[in-house]
Parts: sequence; structure tokens; C-alpha cells
Amino acid sequence: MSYSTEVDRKWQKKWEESKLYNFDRDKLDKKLYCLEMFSYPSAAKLHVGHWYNFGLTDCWARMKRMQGYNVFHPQGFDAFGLPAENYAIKTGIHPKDSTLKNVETMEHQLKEMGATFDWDYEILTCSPEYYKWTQWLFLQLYKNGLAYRKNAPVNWCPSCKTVLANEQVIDGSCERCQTEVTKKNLTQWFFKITDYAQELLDCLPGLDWPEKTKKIQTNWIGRSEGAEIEFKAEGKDLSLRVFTTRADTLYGVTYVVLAPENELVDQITAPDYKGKVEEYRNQVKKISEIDRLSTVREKTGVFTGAYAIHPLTGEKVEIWVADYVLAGYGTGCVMAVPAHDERDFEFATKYGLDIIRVIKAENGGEDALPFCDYGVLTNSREFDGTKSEEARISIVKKLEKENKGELKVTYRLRDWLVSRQRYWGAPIPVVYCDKCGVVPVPEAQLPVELPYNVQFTPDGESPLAKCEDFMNTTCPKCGGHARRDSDTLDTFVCSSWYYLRYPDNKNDKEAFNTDWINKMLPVDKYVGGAEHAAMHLLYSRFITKALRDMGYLNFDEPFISLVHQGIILGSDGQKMSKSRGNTVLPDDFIQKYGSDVFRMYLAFGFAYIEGGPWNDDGIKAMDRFAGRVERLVEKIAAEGNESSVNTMGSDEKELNYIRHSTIKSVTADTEQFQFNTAIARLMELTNAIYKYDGLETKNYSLMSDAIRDFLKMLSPFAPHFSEEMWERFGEKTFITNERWPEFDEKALVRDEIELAVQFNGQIRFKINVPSDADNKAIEEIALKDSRSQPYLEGKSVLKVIVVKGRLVNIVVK
RNA sequence: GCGGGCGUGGCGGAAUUGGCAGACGUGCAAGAUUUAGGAUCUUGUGCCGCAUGGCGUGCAGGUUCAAGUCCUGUCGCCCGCACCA
Repeated sequence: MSYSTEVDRKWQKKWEESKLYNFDRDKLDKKLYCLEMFSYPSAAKLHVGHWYNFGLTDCWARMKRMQGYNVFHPQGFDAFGLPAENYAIKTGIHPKDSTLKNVETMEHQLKEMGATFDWDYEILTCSPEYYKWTQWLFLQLYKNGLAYRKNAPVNWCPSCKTVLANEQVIDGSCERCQTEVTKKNLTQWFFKITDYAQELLDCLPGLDWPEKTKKIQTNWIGRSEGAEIEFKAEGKDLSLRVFTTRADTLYGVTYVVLAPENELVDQITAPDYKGKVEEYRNQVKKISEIDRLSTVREKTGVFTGAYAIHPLTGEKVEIWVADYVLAGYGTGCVMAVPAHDERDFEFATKYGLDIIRVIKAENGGEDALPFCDYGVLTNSREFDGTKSEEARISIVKKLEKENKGELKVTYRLRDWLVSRQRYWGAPIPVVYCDKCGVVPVPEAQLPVELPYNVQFTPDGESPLAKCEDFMNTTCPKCGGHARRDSDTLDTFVCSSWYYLRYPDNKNDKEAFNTDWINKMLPVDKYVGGAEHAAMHLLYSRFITKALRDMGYLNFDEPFISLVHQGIILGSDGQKMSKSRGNTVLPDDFIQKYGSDVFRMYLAFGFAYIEGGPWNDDGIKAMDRFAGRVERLVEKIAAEGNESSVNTMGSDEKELNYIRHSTIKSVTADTEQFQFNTAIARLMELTNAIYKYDGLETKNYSLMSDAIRDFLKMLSPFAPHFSEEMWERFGEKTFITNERWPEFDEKALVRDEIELAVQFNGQIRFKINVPSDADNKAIEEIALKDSRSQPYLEGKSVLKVIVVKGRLVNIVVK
């Protein structure tokens, strides 16, 4: 039987019957938790991206397995979420029904992949057995002050008809549908991720993660060291606190600015100015978020008629309201130093406000205003002549003594908004009692089940709000009437802890058993798309740390080592999409070539972390390679031992050299997810065996050993096919259970090695030297070679550089 | 605007981190086999040149015995951040 999907099925069946991929719960000393970001069953089928992620990570997992690791490799589905609900609005098919159907299809496809998944540990986030514990997680955060409710202007996607977390807003647009996001004032649930801002930052350097991803998280957390300084409002018992990183410019403050949304605006605005200020605030409200954040838009603002007292000079400075100050960052209030800040300079110039220089360039350098670099202070009383770096601290120290300021660290990171005005998610386990207020649902009453019969009218109100059966309940505290929360949890909450549930997915007493989870985690290798850098990966780290502090687990980070796969593009080099018509359907190719050929093409055709354009010819090439292997195995298996020798001549040594150097590089490459070069080396070994097989006299036992090693190394990339070849070669075991070959250092030493001979850095010819020749001997061989003579004639040798195993460079003049 | 990454044959992509550029594969060409096509096998294939040879890793310089790799400048593409005080 030549390789096809029939072979795939044959081995999938045998593997399943022998429970080959079941995780051994007793051998934890060599446990290895290998995880891919679980899939979202929105589209009915697996796409190439899933294959690229899951199939190739499985190559790595398989090698590890053969190296003796007890690999824990689970699969599951991130099954709540918007697309299923939007689909329901469009078609009338209930999210639960469409989701469960998609999951079934995808499970089937994942099984065809022939991966080492242990399906006993499967999880489905939309099942009550799972979201019961998502709700439990919410309650623990609530109990520990990490979940709270507040009214705030939040991001609203008019198309998805729900609020979004900051992380889900990309350039002012919805991460999912690209619709421009607006602001809405709503009372919503937040998780206090900001409590962990510093630790989330501090642990990054210790993680084996792509530097780019760590950078994204660093930027997102946005730590900024500065000071908070108090400006008293003139004639009022009120003070404005500003955050600044440039306290050294304090003497240059000529006005103070409040964000239009700042609550203090009402309190400080002088009566005569109220009308104008109100008008301005309304005007600002109409500006879209995208325009508001644009740096090219001209700044606008209005004077409040009020004055602030400069904390050091006691002078009066005007208080303005302006749209270039953001309400959500720092204190929503800024001290303006137009001489040394571009934004303040632009604003002050436009409105004719004072500009006072307080910083000069060091050593009389160029310092035209606005001069925003550090320098030396001037016009700053006793601080004149001090350097900015020192003054930004010492000025705050002075303020501190008078209780007018302090050093302060601010983060850009905001708390995580987790309420969603949507149906298809985990209900928030909280009720609102007329008498008792906000009451968490007791853990014994979980899960708060998501009702099935609900109307999906996309009108911006949570669908659950219209479901009276669900909404009306009794207060767990007083037994009186209460209403449930009509919102559901952001699906990122479900995915922020799923890696903790996998190892203990059947536990109905607790979310997970602490002792067990402490043995099984952290995840040793996590593989998934780079787009989750500031969302899922940040949330998961936060949840892990929060649960650690509550005593539910004892490790600091969920994912020790992270890899991002690249993106497979359409053959036109564009992102795959239905509208472009350039999508590649894995099923079609698998049907035609078999799942292993598909997997091998994905492994060979791209640098894993880069991805790249799909190419139909590439998969044909892998099909050819499989055929080449098959013919070779067939031929040598049929040939048997006749006319075999046992000697190790130069041909045998050469074959053995390639065999062992292949083991060395395939092992190293696969370890580092460099699957393309691993397969290239396997092709070279195939070519070498073919070449050796063409000889008259052969060492059969050496050749068949080489084939066996080859097949073992091939098996992570072509699991079904390799089993078939293994069997065809007369073996009775599963190749999947074989030990990964190890290279023999001695076989890597050749009798003779080839060196390039250079004259002044230019290669002229090659020489063969005994591999144990020392530098002196090599130099002599090179210089005495007849081909060297033309380059030596009439010249003197200045220097000879010998690079072992590489080249000889003769410098002549 | 700021920060980071990348730029290598017709194409996908390699290059033990400063040491023979172009591994492996595709494509192309010639040949063998075949009734033919396909498949398979062999050989060649960075560019220029009949050739000795010369030129080659976006471009221009530099360091070095030696540079795809390091440094400076520059162009192009991609990514992240962006009124964060």
C-alpha cells in the first residue's frame, strides 16, 4: 500500500487502540507540558494556520516523547465568543448548537492530524463544567479585592454592541471588526491587573519568550518614573495634583491643564466661565477617539477663569481645560511648561500664554525653544546650575518636606474591563439585591447557568436582560428579590486560566487540585500567534500571579518558554481571506496527498517563526520525497543480507558520518523549531543512502541501521508514514515508541578533511589534509602545493592563518 | 515622530555567530528510460565571459588576514508605540 489517507487511518486506529498518547500520571519526573493556544471554533473547519500551529508543535512534542519525556499534550476549545452569537443573529442558529457542531468537526480534523493529543483531558470553555470554575475564579478575585465595579467612560464598539478592554482597541478601532470605537459611560466589572503592573514587568526578563513580545508587554505596561506635585487652587480648599516626569522644569510652569473629563473642572471653573467651559466640554465629547488621539490635530482648549498657586514660587498660573490632556493617564491633570515641552509650546503659542526658559543646553549647545532634552537649570532660584537629572529628584525632595509633592511611578496599564453586553459567554456570578446591594453568588450555587432560550436582538442591551426567568432570582443573603447581572464575561477570562484546568479537567470539587497543578505546571512550551502579546498572554500571567497570592498555586509564571508561529499567506503573498479567494483548505490536500505530506510541507516550506506564501509545487515536492523514501525502504527491505560485507571502508565511514551528523543537526534544529532545516538534513541523508546503495559491495547492517535511524528521525514529521515504513522494514514495534537516536562523536571525525586555501582572503583552491594534522603541518601542505606557487612568486609571506576545519589564509606581499 | 526587526539566485529559504555565500527543495536546461505524456534516474544551474578570470548578500563608506554577519551613513519593507506629560 503506497502512502495515502488509508495509511493515516490505519495507524490512527492502532494508536488509539493501544492508548499510545495517554499521559502517564505516575511519571512526573520527566513530565513536559506542551501546549498550543487552543482553537476558537468560529469557522466550521481547521485552517492552515491551525495546522501550522498544532501539527508542527506536535513534531517537537514527538521528538521530546522519543527522547523519554512524559509529554502532556492536551487539546480543547475556546468556545464562547462573539462570532457564534453574530452568526446566530444572522441565521437564527443557536450559538450552542453551531459551536458544538463546529467543535465536533474540528475534533475530527484534529484527530486526522495524527498528533499526540491526549483527548482525555479535553476542555470546552462553554460547558457548565468549565465555566462553573471561570465563575469561581471571578468570585475569588472579588473576595480578594481584585474584581470591582465602577462607572467609567469605557470603549464601546457600535458594531459588536459591547464594551471592549483597552487591549482590544487597536488604533482606536475594534480588534475584531475594525469599527471605530466610541466612549460610553457605564457601570462595569474590572479586574485589578494594575496591582500586578510592577511584577508583570519584573518577571519578563526571566522568560524564554521572543524579545519582541516582551517588548510589547513592556510598552503596554508603560512604567514611567516621575513625581506627583500639588498645585493649590486659588481661593478654594482644593488642590490639583499633576503627574510629571520633568519636575526639573517646575519653575517654567506657566499654566496648568485639566482633561475635559476631569471631575475637578466643575469645581474650579469660575462662575463667569461656566458656559464657555461647558460648551467646550460638549464639543470635545463629539470628537471621535481616533481624532482625539491624533498628534497632528490642532490642540484646543479654554480658560476656566481659575488660578492655581505655584507650589514653589507662590505665583498665580491660569488653569485651562484642553483636549490634549488625557483623563485616564496619571491624574488627568498636567503642569504646562511650554519652553520645554512640544505640546505645551504649541498650545501656549496658539493661546498667547507665557513661555519661560528654565533649562539650558549643557556646554552652550543648541537649545532653541521648545528645548525638550535634559540640560542645566536656569531661572530656577537655588537650583540654577543643577543638571536636570539631579533637579528632577531634588526639587521633589524639597516639595516633599512641605507636603506638596512626592516621587511617583505611573503605569500606562489600565484595569481589565471584563463585562460584555453579549449572550454567548460565562454569566457574571453576582446578583443585585434591593436591600443588600451587590451580592456574590455562593460557590455552592455555581454554575450560574446560561439559559438557552434567549432573544438575540442586536440593540446594545445584553440579551440576558430580556430573559426574565434568568434575571429574577432571590438574594442569597436575605432571600428577598434580586436581579442577576445581565452581562457575561469577556472570553479572555475563560482563556486566562484554561492551562490550569487541562491537567485536572474532570475535577468536580475544585477548579484544579493545588498539589497536582504545582507538579504539572508551568507549561514548558507554549506555541501560538503573536497577536496575543498584550491580551491573552498578559491576562494569563496576571491570573496566575493572583491565584498564587491567594494560595491556589505556587509558581510565578504560567508559560516558561513561548514560540510564535509565522503566518501562512495565500500563494499571491497576501493574507488568506475568503474575499480574496486565496484560501488553502487543508482537507483538500490531505485527501490528495495524506496528512503527513501536508505536515512535512508546512515543516519544510517555511522558516517556522516567519511563515510565508503557500505554494502548491512545494507540497508536490514533499510527495516526491515520500515516494523516494518509500522506494528506498522497499528496495533495501527486499534486498536482504546477500552479498553483504562487514568492513568499514571509506564509503561506509562517509555514510556513517552523514548518519551521525544528521542525528546531531536534526535534533538541534527540531529543538529550536527549525523544522525546515531539519527536513533538509533528512533529505541529505536519504540522498546519501541512495548513493551508498548504488555501490557494488555494501555493508548491509550499516545501511539498515542508517535507515532505521532515518525513519525514527522522520517520524515526528511524518508519523503515520514512518510507522508504515517501519513496519515495511520488518519492525514489529511502534516507531513512535522508539528512542530518539543519539549521535556518536567518533563517527563525526573524518580521516581527511577539505580545506579552502586563500591568498589575501581570496579562495584559490582546495586541499585535503588528515583531520588530525596540526596547524604547522596544514600550513606546510598549503605552501608546498604546486597550485600555490604562482601566488608566492616574487612575494613574501607575511602571515598564515589556519582556521581548523575551515580554511588556510596566506597573506602575501 | 520614537523604538525594534528585516533586506541573500527566477522562487521558498540555508549559512556551526566573523571563516569556502547560495545547504535542501523548487523552477529551468540537457540527457537516459518510455510508443507518447506522466513518473523515475543522471548531469548542469548566482551573474558576466569562449576562456585564464572577474563581479556578487538593498545602496555608499569603514574595521579586519577574512564581513551576509561588526561599525557609520542611506534607501526600501514590516512590526510595535504614539498628545502617556
